[in-house]
Amino acid sequence: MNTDNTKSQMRKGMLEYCIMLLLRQQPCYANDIIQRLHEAEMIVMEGTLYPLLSRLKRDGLLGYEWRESTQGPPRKYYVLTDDGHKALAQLDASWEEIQRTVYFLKNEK
Amino acid sequence: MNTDNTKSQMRKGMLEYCIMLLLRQQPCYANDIIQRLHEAEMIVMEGTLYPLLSRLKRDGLLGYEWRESTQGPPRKYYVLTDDGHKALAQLDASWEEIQRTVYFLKNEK
DNA sequence: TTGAATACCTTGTATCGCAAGGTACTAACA
DNA sequence: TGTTAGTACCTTGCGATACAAGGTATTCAA
Repeated sequence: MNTDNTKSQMRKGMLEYCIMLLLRQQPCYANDIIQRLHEAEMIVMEGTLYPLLSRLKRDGLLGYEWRESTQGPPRKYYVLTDDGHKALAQLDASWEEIQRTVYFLKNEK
Repeated sequence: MNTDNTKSQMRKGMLEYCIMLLLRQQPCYANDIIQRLHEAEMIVMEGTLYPLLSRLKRDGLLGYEWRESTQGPPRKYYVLTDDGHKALAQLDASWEEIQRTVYFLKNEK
């Protein structure tokens, strides 16, 4: 029974959405994101996160700024761009739709 | 803005779950599944569905039986096995968890 | 100057959805 | 009997992406 596999599949597609939800609240750098998603019970690896952030940046949905750290090297804080906010609004709608779909499939006669 | 890509990514992981939800209601063959998921606004292609059904069958979550059709060749009706029901119960829990995660990320201060 | 901690990034592998194409069975009709 | 249309099942090749592992760079303290 490979439920774990399916479960991770279910979460996979949500990653991008969840990261953008996080960034809507406030700018974050990579370790922030990993930690705060972990608090929300969404596990994400470094090797997943960095390419994903780069992709969103390349697509114009994210920007970033360097900020000094009190200890250690400077950090890349990512922020949602205007296009990012628009895209996120559409993803909110997609999320609602998926919820409706599952609700429908669970309760249909 | 590649929202469509992300949107389809979000739906991807849900496919397996949605198909098992459908089969919990009643046995279906491939075209049934495609059509009924379409009614629930979840699009799935043949080339996606057949390998997925084979995988679930191989993992012991689904079984099937051949049924004659009034017109055309016989159909392979898939049904949930006992293990399938157990796995689906766990996926129900995963789904609840994902909903909580998104709710948390949307409303966190 | 060396080591530890932190932060960013890349490479290789496996999985999976999808488009396109292929095979097989049935029925209707010339 | 052949042929065509419709239905159903399945496979192949490709692209996208999560993840594990490994690599580079900066900072600070001993």
